[in-house]
Amino acid sequence: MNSLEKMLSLLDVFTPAVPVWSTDDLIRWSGASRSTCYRYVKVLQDAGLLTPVAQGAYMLGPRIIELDRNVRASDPVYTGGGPPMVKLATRTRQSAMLCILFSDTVMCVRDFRHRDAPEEMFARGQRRPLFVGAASKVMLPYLAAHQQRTLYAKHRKSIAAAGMGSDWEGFRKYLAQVREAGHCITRGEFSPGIVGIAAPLFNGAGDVLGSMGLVFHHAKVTKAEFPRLAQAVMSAAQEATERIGSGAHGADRPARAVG
Amino acid sequence: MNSLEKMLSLLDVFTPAVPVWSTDDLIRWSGASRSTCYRYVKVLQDAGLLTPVAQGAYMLGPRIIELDRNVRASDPVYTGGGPPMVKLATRTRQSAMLCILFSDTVMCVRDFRHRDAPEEMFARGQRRPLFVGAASKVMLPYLAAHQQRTLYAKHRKSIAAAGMGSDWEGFRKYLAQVREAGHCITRGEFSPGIVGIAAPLFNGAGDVLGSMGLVFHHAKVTKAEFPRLAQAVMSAAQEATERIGSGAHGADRPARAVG
DNA sequence: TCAAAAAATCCCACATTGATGGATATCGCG
DNA sequence: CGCGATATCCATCAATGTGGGATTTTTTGA
Repeated sequence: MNSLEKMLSLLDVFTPAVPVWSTDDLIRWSGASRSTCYRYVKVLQDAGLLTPVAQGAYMLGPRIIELDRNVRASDPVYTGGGPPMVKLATRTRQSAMLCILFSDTVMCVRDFRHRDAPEEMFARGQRRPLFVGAASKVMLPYLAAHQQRTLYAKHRKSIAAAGMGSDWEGFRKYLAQVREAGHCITRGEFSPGIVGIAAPLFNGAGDVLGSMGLVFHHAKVTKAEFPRLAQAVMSAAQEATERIGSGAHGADRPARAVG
Repeated sequence: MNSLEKMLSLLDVFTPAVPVWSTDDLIRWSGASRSTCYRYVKVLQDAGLLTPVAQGAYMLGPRIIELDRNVRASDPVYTGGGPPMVKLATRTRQSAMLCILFSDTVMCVRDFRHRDAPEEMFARGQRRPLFVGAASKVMLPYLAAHQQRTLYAKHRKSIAAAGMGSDWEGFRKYLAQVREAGHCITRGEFSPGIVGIAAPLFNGAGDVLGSMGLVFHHAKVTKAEFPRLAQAVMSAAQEATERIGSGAHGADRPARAVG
């Protein structure tokens, strides 16, 4: 761990459970000397990543809020997908979300909670594993060939455990089925009774950028309605794709180094 | 500028205007050698603050979204003030926002845009100067005495330019008036024609944590309605203060090192 | 407003590592 | 799949990060 990494690791201690840290606690936690830890804190504070609060303590700082604003403004999934997602949620009376891939996780970047949204539904800033849930699975078939290969090589166990293929051919077959359907439906993968229906979003060149999905408790929707909901999701996702393709929605670069 | 600062300064180049930077551009911008710049980028990527995207470029990364989520979850102004703010906006049919102080700026942490919200209205993540606008001014009278003194000493020119007192006594008198009113009304301070009405939010110990306000174009509301709106703002702010005081809304530490 | 306590900065020699310019390995894309 | 682009590796040494007190500044509460 070099000094750059040590400094940044200080950010990791600020969680919703323990959002305030005194200087002494930070020094203790960091394992560095007092002077060195003060130095790290000072740089983070000057950069706005930490902010001083009463009683000599620190919390995460305003620069994070600003950077997140920049992320939102630049993310075509967020800006291009937002209005169609809200429309979808309103029309179907279910909760909806937009997700993207980062490395080996899927992250929710925008959510719209309808009345009675499942408690377990994930929200902006939360990550989930890559091989669980419709929002993630529906993106995988559209990744570049080399990305799929890398994914498979790194995660064959998780893929098999998720029932997505016990070998490369099985995985490809699974992906082809999802691709053929144009959407993905999962039940009980994050929590018992929770259903996800998701469809992919693309940029103008046809690269997958993210996914849009609905989440609901299976007691709220009969299975006979799934096809209709899937159609609505695909339709809204197509609308989002068109908005993204118009070029007015930030930087439409697909993820690299996936897996 | 030490290496820690240089590394973090790379984050500053990622703006909504230029959200994607190639490695070569970053190297050029940083002024460091190729190896050094790659080293910085690698640490930032490993920490999740940058993410690789297609064509060898980088964008701001997922950790920012997560950290912002942590900020939201811990901020009593955001969580405690949110529902009363939405209620206020709905009831008055105007746009509303929540703000807090950071160092020498005021930042919006939550906003609710009603139909016909002014274009200029600021939003989560945006900063404004400390001595302009109701959202900021209404917090100043409640700062600790030493903070007011420091503020005055550092910013006497801005304070005078803002018409908030040409000397210390004048400034204190101005603050006392705002304090006595329990709210603040400003017109045209950010933009011509834009009115702000704001009231402060406090923690259980009576320290100021932030402010809640309405924003509208003066053509939309007659001056005769200002007192009624001010009353509604104060009432909603009081409700937020009570919610914050219940202790269920994050870390209610007031800002330190203000100014 | 004041004074004591707490927090933050300063100091500077030297131990440690950050920086660097090619060589080499790995990854991405068509 | 193969080649060009990107990222990592290497090892010396110049540069700076480190640390334990002393000192200064800020905060807190009466």
